[in-house]
Amino acid sequence: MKTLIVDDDLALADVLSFTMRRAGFEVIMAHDGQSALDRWSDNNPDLIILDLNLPKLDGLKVCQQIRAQSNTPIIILTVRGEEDDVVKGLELGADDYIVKPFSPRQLVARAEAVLRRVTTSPVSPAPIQVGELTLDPLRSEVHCGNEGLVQLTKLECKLMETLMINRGSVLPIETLIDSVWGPSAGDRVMLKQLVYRLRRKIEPNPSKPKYIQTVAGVGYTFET
Amino acid sequence: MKTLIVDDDLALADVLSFTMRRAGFEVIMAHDGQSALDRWSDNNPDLIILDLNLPKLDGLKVCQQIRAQSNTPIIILTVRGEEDDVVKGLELGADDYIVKPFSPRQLVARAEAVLRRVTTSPVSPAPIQVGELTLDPLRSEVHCGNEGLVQLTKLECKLMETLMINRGSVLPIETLIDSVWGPSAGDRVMLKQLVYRLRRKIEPNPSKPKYIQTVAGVGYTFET
DNA sequence: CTTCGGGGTAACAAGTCAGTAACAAATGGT
DNA sequence: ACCATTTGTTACTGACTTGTTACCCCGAAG
Repeated sequence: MKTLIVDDDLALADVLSFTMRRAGFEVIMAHDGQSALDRWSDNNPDLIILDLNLPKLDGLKVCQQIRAQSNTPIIILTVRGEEDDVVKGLELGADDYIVKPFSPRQLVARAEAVLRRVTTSPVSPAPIQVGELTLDPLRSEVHCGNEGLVQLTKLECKLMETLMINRGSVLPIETLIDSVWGPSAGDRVMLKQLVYRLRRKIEPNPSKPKYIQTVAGVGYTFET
Repeated sequence: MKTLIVDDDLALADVLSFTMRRAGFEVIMAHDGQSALDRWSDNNPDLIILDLNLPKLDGLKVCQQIRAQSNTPIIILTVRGEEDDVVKGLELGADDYIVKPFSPRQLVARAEAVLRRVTTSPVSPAPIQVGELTLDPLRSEVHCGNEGLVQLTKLECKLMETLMINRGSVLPIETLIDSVWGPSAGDRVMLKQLVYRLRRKIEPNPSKPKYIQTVAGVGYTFET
């Protein structure tokens, strides 16, 4: 169910909630900006409609606070002539705005357009964190906690991912080869190369291996 | 010229059309709901006034059909006590309703209000703002905050929109191709081209990419 | 002490891919 | 039907990634 919070100080609140209910939204009324904030955290809605002319709390502030805590889409209502506020609202992270007076179907259309946008945004694979190292598989980047990020190549990233996921346990050479190149491809020498190159990137000091440990004759392991 | 279709089964049809003509509308008479539909497609009017008590065809059905084919604004006429129908009409996408008997001045005012709504605010896509860039998908324009606006082509605009909506996350090549050309069309080379052309328009300085970041081997991301 | 094997290092070659550009085809407005 | 713009195609370049080969070092076994 698509949930929606509106502000009932708005003169058009009943028309609005009626329209949106008809369009399949669950509408939660809030009595002022602050309570919109409260209700937001209580109900975790899919969409928030904010009136910029909130009596008790500046609508822009509410917008900012909501955006600071989540990326719930926000539609701003405004009266004509407040173009400055609209710009500010969009800068603060609002997703759309509607100028009063608005037509019901326009409101519905916009609400659904906004929802379409946010729901179609792809889910990114979660970064893997071990110790002070964080691997972002999508960007092939390693963030080194205290400082600096390193760009990895695709293969380096794949190897790193495998090692980090199975941290602590020793991964045989063959296993690693398979996980990087797939079965029936790659060989020991290439893996050696890859480990070497990866180490140079994430272990500035070559003398004592900080993360990737060699287990002679068997394989490698990732230690925190 | 503002064009308007009314239904002449309406008892007040002549008063109505007289009033509206005086207010500067061109009035097209229709003999019943069906012919209102026909005339609508013939004349592509700016506004339609529908009587719910159409004799031959249910006014609500007409409303629904019209709305299914366009978003031409609709005003519903109703007699007092038909609140249910009004509700249904609004549900079906009507923009306003007027209770009979109505005063001519009120009718004109409402008609113009409705027109103002639909003409003064963009209907579907809202501007998207990220950082100092604002994309107007309707006009395919990018405003660059401090200075200047750039005209984009359709494809450039689509790409820009996708990137801005998903700002911060890495969009794989395939995803971008789908979002611009749809599935089973387009290829990497064309996307490369498109990115190249878009960059030349929004990033005057080619040396350091300001917005569109390349993630080698994966895709692109829009950074603020 | 020498030999042998495996890992680490390095240099180099081959391959891949993004950026760039020029040009051709398609589209759209007059 | 013509012109301008947009879109699709092909090709080249340079940077970076990946694969290949060789050599060094060190410890263990003969």
